[in-house]
Amino acid sequence: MHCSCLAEGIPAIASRNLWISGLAFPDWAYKAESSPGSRQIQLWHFILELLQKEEFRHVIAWQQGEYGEFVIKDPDEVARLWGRRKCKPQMNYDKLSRALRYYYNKRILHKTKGKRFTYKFNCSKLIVVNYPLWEVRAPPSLHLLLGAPALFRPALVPMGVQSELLHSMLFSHRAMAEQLAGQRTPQGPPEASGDKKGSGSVVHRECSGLGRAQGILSRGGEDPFD
DNA sequence: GTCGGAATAC
DNA sequence: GTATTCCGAC
Repeated sequence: MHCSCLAEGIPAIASRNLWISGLAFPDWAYKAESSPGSRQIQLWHFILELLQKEEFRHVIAWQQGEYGEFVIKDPDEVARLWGRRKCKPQMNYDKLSRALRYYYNKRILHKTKGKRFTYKFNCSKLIVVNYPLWEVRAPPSLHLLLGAPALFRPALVPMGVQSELLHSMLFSHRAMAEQLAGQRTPQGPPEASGDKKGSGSVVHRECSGLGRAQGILSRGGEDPFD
């Protein structure tokens, strides 16, 4: 049986395809059958989730001026929230940080040395993790994608899934693009997508060369975005 | 505070 | 595989 902790903390986020502060976090990211390598929410998903919600800004927030970098302002609270989500009441920052350190080798995260409780997401790795099907068919650039998503319609991906994958991918980029854009809170659902081109250009500036990055990552080489 | 090994759980 | 738990080392 599932435990009931889920309802607390981050209500309903795993039950629907919600847009919070204009950023998507689709169902598939939480589902065993579609979330790669995991049966439930992964820590880095959870971190991103907190980062995109204003109500947790006093607990964890993007580091202004540093792309993809975030600061855990209240380690105990983040650990408590994570423990609640995973039904692990004994969770603490020491344990949580151990889990974060396992991301170093996976190149999902790395530590910002010299800054307490500060970590940095690896931009290109998130793309691969969030959008695994593109490993076989990488787009020329996110910029193009944002301008004309309909162009990318791999035959192997059903239409509905495709749109969700797109949203998911946009999520991780937009989350960080928001940071770049001065931590403004975007509004409106993605369908209204009036800001796609705007944030797309921001993303493109920081996160271009997607295909190249994926090629490098799939070979297990060095990451150009580190 | 941070790191990473080791054992363990799911 | 992805944590969780524990812990010694720095």
